[in-house]
Amino acid sequence: MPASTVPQPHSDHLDPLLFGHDPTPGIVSVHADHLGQAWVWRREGERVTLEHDTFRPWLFARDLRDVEHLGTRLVWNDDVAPFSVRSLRGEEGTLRYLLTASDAQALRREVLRGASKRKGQTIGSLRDISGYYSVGPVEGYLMATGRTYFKSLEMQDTVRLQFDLETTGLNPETSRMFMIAIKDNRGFERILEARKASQEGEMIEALMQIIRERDPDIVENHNISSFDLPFLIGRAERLGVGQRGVGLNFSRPGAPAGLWRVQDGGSSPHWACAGREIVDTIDAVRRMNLPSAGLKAVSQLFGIAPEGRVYLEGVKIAETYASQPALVRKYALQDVEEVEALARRVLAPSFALARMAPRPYHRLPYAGTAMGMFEPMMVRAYLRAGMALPGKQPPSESQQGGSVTLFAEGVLERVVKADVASMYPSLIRHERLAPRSDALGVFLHLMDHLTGLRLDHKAAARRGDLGEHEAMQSAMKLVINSAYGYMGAGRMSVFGDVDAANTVTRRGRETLNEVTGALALRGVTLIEADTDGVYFSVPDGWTEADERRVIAEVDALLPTGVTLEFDGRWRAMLSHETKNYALLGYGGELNLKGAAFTSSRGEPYGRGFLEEALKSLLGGEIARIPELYRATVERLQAGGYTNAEVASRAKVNKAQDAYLQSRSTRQEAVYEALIRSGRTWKSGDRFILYQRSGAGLSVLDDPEGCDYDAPFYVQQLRNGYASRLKKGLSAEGYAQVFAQRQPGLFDRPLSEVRAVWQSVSSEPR
DNA sequence: TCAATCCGGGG
DNA sequence: GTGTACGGATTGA
Repeated sequence: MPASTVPQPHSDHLDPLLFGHDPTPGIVSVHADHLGQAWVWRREGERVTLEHDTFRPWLFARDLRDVEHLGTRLVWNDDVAPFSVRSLRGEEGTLRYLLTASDAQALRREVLRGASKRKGQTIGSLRDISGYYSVGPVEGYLMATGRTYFKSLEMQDTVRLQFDLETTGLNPETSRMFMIAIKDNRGFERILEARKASQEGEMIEALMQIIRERDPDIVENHNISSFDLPFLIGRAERLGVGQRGVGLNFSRPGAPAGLWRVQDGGSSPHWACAGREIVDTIDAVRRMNLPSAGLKAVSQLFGIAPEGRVYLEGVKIAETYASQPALVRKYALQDVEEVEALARRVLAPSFALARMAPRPYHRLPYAGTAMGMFEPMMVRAYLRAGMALPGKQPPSESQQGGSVTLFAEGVLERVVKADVASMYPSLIRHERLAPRSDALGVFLHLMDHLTGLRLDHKAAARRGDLGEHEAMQSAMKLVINSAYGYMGAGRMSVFGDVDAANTVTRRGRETLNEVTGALALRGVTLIEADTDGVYFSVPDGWTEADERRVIAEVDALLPTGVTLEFDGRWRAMLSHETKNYALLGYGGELNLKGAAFTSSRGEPYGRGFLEEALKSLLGGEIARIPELYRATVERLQAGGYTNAEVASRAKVNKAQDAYLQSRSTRQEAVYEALIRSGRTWKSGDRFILYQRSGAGLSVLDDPEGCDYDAPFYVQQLRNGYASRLKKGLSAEGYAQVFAQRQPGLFDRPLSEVRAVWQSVSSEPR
């Protein structure tokens, strides 16, 4: 293990509001319970030690009426009594009492008992009443102590283990595991196999044994929370593997054993155990809004797919294993190798955030940045300062958003994009816009220090030593960018202030108006402005230097701390409607934005046509489009496409009986097609569907055949694809380009059809 | 137009 | 029960 080369700020210099006030280094996991016991695992080199700690569970309250019934059992300013209270600095109406207890569950029960009596109905959760703020035990411990994970540790200092299941299917009720690939970042690699079904239980035991021996701090995989763990647990239950009453024990010794589900409500499940952090690379990847969040796709995108990567289709893996086991072993091992590399890259920001936010690492990849990180840091500061949390927010007007204005539609050339760098954070910092309720000024303190530190890390990353610095700066960016959303979250957030958030957006709109106004005065044609950026077209003959000069001129007019930046240039743009456009780069690359151009289930034939047609339209070769269109129509009619090329994919998430139940109230085309095709299905099945001649929407049985409904697809080509070019042509030009017949003698020559644009008079929305 | 709901991804 | 609300696209009132 290479020694840490990243100069981290010395512990003494860590800002306490940002990193918590306790500099304890090396924490890799924390478990805590409602009785105020905490288990803290700390790593020093290759050694991990477990420390027991205690803390006093706490709860902010607006008043004491719900605990009045405790009488003398509630003691003032005492830290050992079963129930106690201390008052915090703050006015009436704020959460100015800190209730503490030796047993958090007992305290909660008593509060709920009092509240139920007061309200005359059973209150089952503190969430159902106002006037309280509480968190879970681990968060409570971290906030109270000022500790955070990973201080003075880098990701590679921790022991990270990856495991990946290979199974005969997706459902543990009907499928089984036949292979588990395991590796860690200390050089361990292992393939476990269960050729026979009878060996599956032993294979699970072997996995658990390896986890105990390799003793990782962190367990990683791609989609581990929705696939590998539920599947593993499902199989262990069926096979009777695992400890009685505990199930599979992922926890480290010396603390409660087990593996449990966290966060049941609605969203996808996540998992925790004591002493190790279970993290899912898919959570981090989803946050990046890539076209696909799949492991293989993302690995290729990031260039981390190993040399000679084996690709196997999911459904074929089990059958391939029967004939070529070595190939599947290689495949499975490459999976965990890829996950390890991916985790290093995409989980680094969460790892860095764990040093700041009073939350366990495993929560951060899927926690919202505002409620999940910003708020806990603010509450920690108030708890530390003995300050009351704000009470109910005053009613305020509804929240206003950024402005989106379409100035021009159609085809424009020489397109430039300029944007205001980090507009909302800049306005917040330079105009000191903060929640009124933040008496301690923590909000702006965090914004200032995060921004300052981020610039340091960015500079360090640019100097060449990437890795940690890049992770740090992008982690900080996440938190900085969540600040505005946090203020605007209204009643949801303790420090929410819709009026302050509205001031930010209003100043944003004013800034954008200043930018568009100043640009227009400099002779450019505005196309679209959206929140913090603007597309415009520059006059013929302008060079890139001219483009940058005009942006610099406008930038100079803006207030200090607010910067307009050059963000890109393109040969031409088809502006379709707000947030829907196509860009053609100077290198010929096409970039599509918005649902109008990137409809998720676009059929291959139509997608191909649209891309070619757009390239011709934007590249000044309109005369090629009629040819392309007619050729596509003729090919459709002549059966020149296969069924597969006109088909689209569909996934069903309702089980068959579930659909049959809801069918009378709501029919859904895909399920109706399955019923018509005489198919049975279960939840999660995927089908490829197409319009079959004379049969309507049908399941694709014969991909190479061509019994598709040609008139339907010709119609769709016209209405669903060709129509996307409408704004770029005159009505006459459009009719001519997409004529159903060959041009006649008296038609105007196609070479005279020009791309057009027109300005749009629309009110800013 | 807006808010409920669906969905990803895994073999 | 080791927190609450993941976020973008789609759908339907």
